[in-house]
Amino acid sequence: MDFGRATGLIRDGLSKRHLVTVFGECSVDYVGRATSTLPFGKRLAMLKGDGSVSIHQNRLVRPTNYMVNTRLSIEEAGECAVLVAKKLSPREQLTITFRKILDVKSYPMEITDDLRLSGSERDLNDLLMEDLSMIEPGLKPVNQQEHFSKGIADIIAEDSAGNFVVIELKRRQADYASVTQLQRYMQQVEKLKGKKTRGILLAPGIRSNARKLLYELGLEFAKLDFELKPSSAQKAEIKGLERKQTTLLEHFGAAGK
Amino acid sequence: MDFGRATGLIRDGLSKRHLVTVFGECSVDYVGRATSTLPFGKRLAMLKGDGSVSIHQNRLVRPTNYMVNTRLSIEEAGECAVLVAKKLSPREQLTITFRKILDVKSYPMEITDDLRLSGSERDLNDLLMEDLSMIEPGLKPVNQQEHFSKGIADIIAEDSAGNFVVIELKRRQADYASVTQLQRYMQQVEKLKGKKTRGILLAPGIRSNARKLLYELGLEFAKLDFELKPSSAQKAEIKGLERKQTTLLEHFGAAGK
DNA sequence: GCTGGGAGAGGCTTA
DNA sequence: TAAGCCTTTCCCAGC
Repeated sequence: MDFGRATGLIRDGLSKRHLVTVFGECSVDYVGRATSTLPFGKRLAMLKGDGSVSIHQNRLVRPTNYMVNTRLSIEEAGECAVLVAKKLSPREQLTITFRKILDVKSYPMEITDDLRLSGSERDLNDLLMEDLSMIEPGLKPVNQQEHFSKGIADIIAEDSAGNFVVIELKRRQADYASVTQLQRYMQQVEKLKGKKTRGILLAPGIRSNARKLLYELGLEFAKLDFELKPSSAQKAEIKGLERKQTTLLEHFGAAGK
Repeated sequence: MDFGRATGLIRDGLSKRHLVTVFGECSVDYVGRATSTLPFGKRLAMLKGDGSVSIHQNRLVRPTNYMVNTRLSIEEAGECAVLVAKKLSPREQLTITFRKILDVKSYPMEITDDLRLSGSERDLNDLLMEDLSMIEPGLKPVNQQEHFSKGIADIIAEDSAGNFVVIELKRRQADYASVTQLQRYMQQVEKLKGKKTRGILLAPGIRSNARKLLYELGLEFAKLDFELKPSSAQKAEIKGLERKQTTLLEHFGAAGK
């Protein structure tokens, strides 16, 4: 495909805010948060109506190069056609140099987003708030997504003994970061309210090292067992909650140490 | 485009491990780590030679739906053509139901990975190891990327007073996770070696709350000023290092508190 | 397989 | 804009 025709098609597609794909032999240079060079090779460039650009190789979901929120331009330069994507703050530039353009497609599409996702942490959070007694009898909600200077606590509750309970919810296996996150909130709540405060990490699982750290810090873990309903039903469902090894003593006792 | 022709093209492209794009009106259902549905609409599906699938709308870099490492099949079913991507462990399924296929493209491409980046953390790490005195006079390397049960410490050094120094390097703004990560390593080294150990977080910047936490924990921060060379030069260059507020006292002193 | 952690993370929400 | 954080994070390296 000759460059004149190709660049014409691309410009037309961009002006209509279509999704434009360009297949060809190109090299790619990125300068911005890092710098990278890609030698000439066959790739598929995807230019979206909102200014997103991505360069795809025939492997992996993630593009080799990409940029959001760009201003796009294409020019013929000697033996090549050069597509430039620019952005300010932070200053970034992606330069795609085509020595051959093999195909250009311009797909008319709305610039919309209508995905309905179920089973996100937000869903689970809402479900839990409806009945905190799933976690522990007598647990009463105090607040949700409460902002502290050191972050945002998922759920704050009060247990039957009148202690505050900070609950950190994870939809997947909890790790070190989850534990330290909970600790930050727990300590801050304790300091702010001046009352004994517990911290419960609620997740489908926890990595063993993270669990050790958790217990060393005097925090608790509760296993969250939830089921993802098929897409027709809009919400996930919490099947049950299981409390395990609520204290450090029990933990190391059970481990036989 | 009639379904017979479309499915034929798709099957042919898949068998050749091309990068195949399918543009059409489709609905998408995902069941796996979450569940999601996408009502009928125009979208571009991208099927890669390694079994990666992604569904793109006309906005954002990230696809609305995706799956890696899938087995793909396409069948005509009544008024629709249904593309199914399956994967075991964890069990996931992506179902793309086309009621119209408007375009199919099959791009012959190698299944390779040829991106070369500069300015990665590893590069900076190597540069720093060449001359730790940039961080502090008299600092001598002990180890690099040392594995501990609690993670991997970027750099371990010894200062002129004979203390161990654990250095955590971040190529971008440091946050809470960076601070707690460093603390984990520092504590573990201290325990393992039984010697007073310092911890230095080395990054181009740090969020103010994270900095507060850092000083509360008795850790140090050093500003790393580095420059990313244009792609022709292969390596980044460290322009300089600036030590600021090395102690909690200085920090709060400077803050006027 | 699990674990730990980087990434040009992307992308969203709220202050 | 910055901070904080979730993500079907993706992806890789080590073990």
